[in-house]
Amino acid sequence: MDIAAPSAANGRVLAAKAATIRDVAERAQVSVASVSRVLNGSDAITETTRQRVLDAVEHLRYVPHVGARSLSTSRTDTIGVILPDLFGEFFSELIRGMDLAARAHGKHLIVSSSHGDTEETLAALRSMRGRVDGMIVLSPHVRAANLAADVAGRTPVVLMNGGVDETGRPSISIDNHGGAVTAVEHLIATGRRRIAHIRGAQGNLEAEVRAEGYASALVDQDPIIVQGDFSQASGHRAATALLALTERPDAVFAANDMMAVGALLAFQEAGVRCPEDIAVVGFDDVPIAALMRPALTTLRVNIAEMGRRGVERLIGLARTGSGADPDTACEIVRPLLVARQSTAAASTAGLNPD
Amino acid sequence: MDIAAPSAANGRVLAAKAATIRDVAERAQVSVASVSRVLNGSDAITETTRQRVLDAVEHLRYVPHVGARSLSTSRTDTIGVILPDLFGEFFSELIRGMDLAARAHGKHLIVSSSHGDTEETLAALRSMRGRVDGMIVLSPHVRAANLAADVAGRTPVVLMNGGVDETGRPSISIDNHGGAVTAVEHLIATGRRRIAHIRGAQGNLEAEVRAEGYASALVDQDPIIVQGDFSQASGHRAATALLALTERPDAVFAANDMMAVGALLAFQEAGVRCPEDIAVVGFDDVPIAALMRPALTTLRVNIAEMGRRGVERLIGLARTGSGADPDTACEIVRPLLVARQSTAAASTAGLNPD
DNA sequence: CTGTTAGCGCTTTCAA
DNA sequence: TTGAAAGCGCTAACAG
Repeated sequence: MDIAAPSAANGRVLAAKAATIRDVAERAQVSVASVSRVLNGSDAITETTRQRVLDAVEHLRYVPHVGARSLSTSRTDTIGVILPDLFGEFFSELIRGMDLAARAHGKHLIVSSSHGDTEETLAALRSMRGRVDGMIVLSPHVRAANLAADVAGRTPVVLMNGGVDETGRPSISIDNHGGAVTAVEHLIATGRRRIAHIRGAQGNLEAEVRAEGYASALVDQDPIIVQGDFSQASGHRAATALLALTERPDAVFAANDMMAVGALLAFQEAGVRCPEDIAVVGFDDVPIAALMRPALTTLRVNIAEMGRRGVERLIGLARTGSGADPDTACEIVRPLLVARQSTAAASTAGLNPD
Repeated sequence: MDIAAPSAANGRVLAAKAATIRDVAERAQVSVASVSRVLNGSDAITETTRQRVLDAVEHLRYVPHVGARSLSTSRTDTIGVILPDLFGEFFSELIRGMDLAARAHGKHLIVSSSHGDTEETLAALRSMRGRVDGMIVLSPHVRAANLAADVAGRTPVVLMNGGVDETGRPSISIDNHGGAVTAVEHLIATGRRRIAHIRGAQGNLEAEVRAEGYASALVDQDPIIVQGDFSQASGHRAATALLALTERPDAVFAANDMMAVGALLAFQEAGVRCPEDIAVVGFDDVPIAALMRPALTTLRVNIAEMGRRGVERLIGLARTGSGADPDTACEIVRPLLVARQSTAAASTAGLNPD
């Protein structure tokens, strides 16, 4: 069988329009089905055919049309990630982990960041519907997280909202309560007796849970809580307020590292020594934590790992058709205490013997 | 005209399969063409029709199939972003800026991060081909950047490789040379006379250009260059090496902030005072820079703005069919000197009078 | 092992 | 203003 009709398209590799699977089939003298098979590594194909196809692909610089493929397979091989307005290290680590996992499964990541409020988050979610096989939604706002799962419709969703999940939806979250308890227990173990807490933003789920954890771990003392908003500046203000108390605390647990840093600087400026006069613990273990002087004791969360898990989880959901095993609905990541100078024991040297 | 055949599909909103444009048309008693028109805000449509369609969409929770749309329009409304292994703040700021711009144009962002070498970068690029209308490629490797543009084929590409573009390809880059010159001039202006440079990773374009800038700005002195790799640890090592010199420098320009931080810590440990004995300048203005004691003088780049410009640029290219205006092929972003304590003048107090 | 062919869901002329 | 119908490029079921 000769070439039926060596269409004019042949040889016009440099033409304006992209080659299609049909062009490849024609050039390789095989059917489009065979081309498809080779490209999808399916079944058994003669080595000869395979080579012919690959050569043609090469020559024509053929790139499959993803839309068309998605149309026939009803998959997009894409995962959507919806993020709130995240700061530096957290953001990049998270994406790094997610990207790693996604790539390992041949998936792509489509991200939408900087969503402040619930409305924005939902809008982003809506605009992603249909482009992705599943989504990972990070939202510190209680309401948003659950609404998100609704808006998503049939698209599987994994929540990473930092709170324990009451609705039984698939989610991954940090053990904020446990972390806070660990922080307070560490302070108590190192001899502190009057521990204050600088809490995170009002209405933020993680802030809430950390504050609860703090309060629940106290012994022989009432909670001393100052409002912050996770910013360094708010930590500075809060610390200043604490120094003004008639009975000064001898330790501070800040709901995140940036506020702890702010507090540290405030203490330095006020001539209050850390850790001698007052100990400080943060949360997150951002890079600055180790660089501060005194180096900051904090709770480390493996963010990249969390991102990786999120993706694995989602892919699992998508495969099993969204029917999550209720037992493992909410996966918890435990933070690790990293003890540094800022909580060195008040020691036996008679400091703050209280 | 009555309902021709109220197909069984009607009312089965909760069925397993997603609604198609046909379902909507049927329910709204109009043609699919009209539905399409309403959804794309095109032409003129009777208000009645429009409402009927919107109602149907609502009822059926209809979400257009992106793949199908892409198949007929041959657009994806998606921009690909290929990133090297970026650290914290830079990464998130960049994505923030890009996302903002993309959203403003109704585009989505698909990212692929953590690509160390050229091969990985190209692989990522290849896997994105066909899924995107254009790509933004960040790569510090000279070779990769240009290869990328080739591999991309007809897909428009904007390069952000940190080097001046010799090939006339559309690109956006930081004025690394100018920044380095600014740094050195600032040191000279504040009375330093023996300025050393801790350079960035071998083979990294930005490292190269900053080192050149440094050398070119020196007056009455030969270059003193120590190799680093952009990591804090390498900065520490380099600084230690500098202290071992018989003729110690009285200032150090590090190719990035992390190395400057490492150097600062090394000096502290060695009992060398900054800025009294030695001044330090970094590059990037990462958040830590302002938090160090002494706070680090550095060159600030508006990363988010750079990301935004990249996207705007790409969208422009895609519209005009990739024919870039050669005059504006390479857009330069100038860094801004932020003077802090680490370069406070050696003053008239007789310190390091040389 | 390979080819034929029927859709996948949407946009877009072309007519009416 | 609206509808009918022809693809867009690919996959997968079915025949051979």
